[in-house]
Amino acid sequence: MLFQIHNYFKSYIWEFAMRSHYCGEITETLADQTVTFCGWVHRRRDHGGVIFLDVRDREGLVQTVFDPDTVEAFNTANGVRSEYVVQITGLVRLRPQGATNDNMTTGKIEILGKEITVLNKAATPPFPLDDYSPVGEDVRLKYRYMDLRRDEMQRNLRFRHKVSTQVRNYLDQNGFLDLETPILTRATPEGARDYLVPSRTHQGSFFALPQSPQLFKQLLMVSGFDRYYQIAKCFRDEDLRADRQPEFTQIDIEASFITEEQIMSITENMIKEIFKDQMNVDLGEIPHMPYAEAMNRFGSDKPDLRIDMELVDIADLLQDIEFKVFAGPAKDPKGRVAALKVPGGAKLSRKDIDAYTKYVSIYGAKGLAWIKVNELEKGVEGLQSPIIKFIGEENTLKIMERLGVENGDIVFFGADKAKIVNEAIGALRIKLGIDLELLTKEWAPLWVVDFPMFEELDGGGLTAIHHPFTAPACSPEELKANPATALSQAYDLVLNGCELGGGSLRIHDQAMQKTVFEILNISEEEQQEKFGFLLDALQFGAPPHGGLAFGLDRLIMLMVGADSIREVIAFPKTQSAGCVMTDAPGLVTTKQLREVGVQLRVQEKDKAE
RNA sequence: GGAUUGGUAGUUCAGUUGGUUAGAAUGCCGGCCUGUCACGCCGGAGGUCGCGAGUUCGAGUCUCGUCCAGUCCGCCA
Repeated sequence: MLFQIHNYFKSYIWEFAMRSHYCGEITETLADQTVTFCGWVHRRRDHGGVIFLDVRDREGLVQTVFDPDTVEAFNTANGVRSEYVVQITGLVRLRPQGATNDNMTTGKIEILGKEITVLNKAATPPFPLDDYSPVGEDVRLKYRYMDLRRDEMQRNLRFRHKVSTQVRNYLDQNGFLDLETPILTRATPEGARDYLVPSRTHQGSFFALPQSPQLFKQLLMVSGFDRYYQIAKCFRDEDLRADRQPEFTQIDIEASFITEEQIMSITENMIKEIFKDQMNVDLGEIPHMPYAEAMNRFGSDKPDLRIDMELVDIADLLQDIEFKVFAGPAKDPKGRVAALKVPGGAKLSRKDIDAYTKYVSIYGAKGLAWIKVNELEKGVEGLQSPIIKFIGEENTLKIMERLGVENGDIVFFGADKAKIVNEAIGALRIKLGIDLELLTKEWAPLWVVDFPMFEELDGGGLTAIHHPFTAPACSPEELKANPATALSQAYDLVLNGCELGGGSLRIHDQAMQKTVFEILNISEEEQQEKFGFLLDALQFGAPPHGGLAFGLDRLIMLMVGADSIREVIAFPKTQSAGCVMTDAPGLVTTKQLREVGVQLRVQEKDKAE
């Protein structure tokens, strides 16, 4: 009866099933019953006169015993090896006293094997599937289907399923419709490089895979669906990181007739319910922090609030000193001089400090000045530093007072362009927080709000911080008058220093949209060419609307404590955006290329060299 | 595009100053074993030291190039 099939995982047995139970659900409540189960041979222990097989399926592990009395089954069990696929029928019985295994949910019982059928043999696994052996990631990825059999991966992907199911239920209950949008589309105005697909029927033209469903979800608002969501694949052809894959999954959300506070409240509640139900974690009220404050206090637009340290401005104390390394940035309107007090950091060795100096140089910092606080009560005498003589004793003591240092602290200094100081000292703050175990809590979520509309390009022009459809928090006239300082109605949800999601209210008004394009210096031709359809749509009664998107992979990664999203994606790509299992991307035939009107340059290059 | 770490048995790793036949653990194969549960004991097989040049009497080891994988910077609203 098909309508009952959703119950199959709760031991619902239907007539033609190959098993009566999953391995992992056979417990003492089934004692003295005959069961049939299927699975993989996890381990075989042969004691000559008795053979133990641990059989594994999705739900867990169960021990089966084969006795020489049951000759046929015993002989078959004698021949099976790791990862053979077997079907076993046997009697559930309580284990003898002293032979129970508390580490197994099925550890109080065992199966006395009566019949065993080898459903499939297996070659020797390329790597052990237990929890004890570390295996290189490239080997795991090459045999990913084996890797996914491992308990850890089974748990990660099941957890992912639980979360995405709760997302669907939550959004459904709140009136959001699951609507699909195209994968074959055209290049969207986001900043990333597009994945391209040549068109056979329009030779010379290309589809682009969506970097996100951004424009389509806005159009669905124009269409009056009011509330939309989608768990959507997104594609960006940029270099990878531990938390970045070329294809990734977003929980994409958009709603009409809604305020910034409302959309944040609805989605915040969703995240909180997920943490509560899946992990029994109460995230509490999620604080809001303006972008400017985040940059000032933490040097980052996605601060990790598990760490209590903050950047403290000291430029005002150092403007008039001789020492140009500090005085220069202190007087530069685009410069910044910041100090970071590290509790207990005085124990750092010269070698440690050198390593941190090298670390901040990655971010463009030219050096890393420091002061160790040994005995504060002795004044400057109690401080240890190569730079006190340059900034002066009086200034040093003022800085120490401002920072509220205590004995045993170390203070690091950054002085440069504000961008470099923020990135370098911001990154140092996190590294020190982790290295010195200064995390004060396990979960630290926050909303970062009041983002600027634009940021300055190196060349001098302006570019959108989110995307060009983000609504500003002011009128078109005000925006035009002060574009560099205008704020947007955009918001990011940050968890433990990781950007989980972000969104904005969108522009639904033509005059405003025109102003933004003008400021961004996007010509009318370019507007029409790239997203004329959206501008058209805005003419036909676009409702006020806005939304946001969460990175599902990152959310799961944080929740399961993985350090890469590859651990929560069934078939991820390697750092060079390839797949070592399928060998994708692969070559195609000349015929296929001709059909889509594409001629390769690489072959010519190969010949020339 | 750049910085950096790694690539040696199926797997995880060791390999000294460049020097005899490249080792260990585990897995695999064979044998023994009736209460193990990462079973145990005995024996055996298993290597393109990523690939290609070079230096050298001699290279796993040194040099250069290259490929692959990881982390990061740039990049990714």
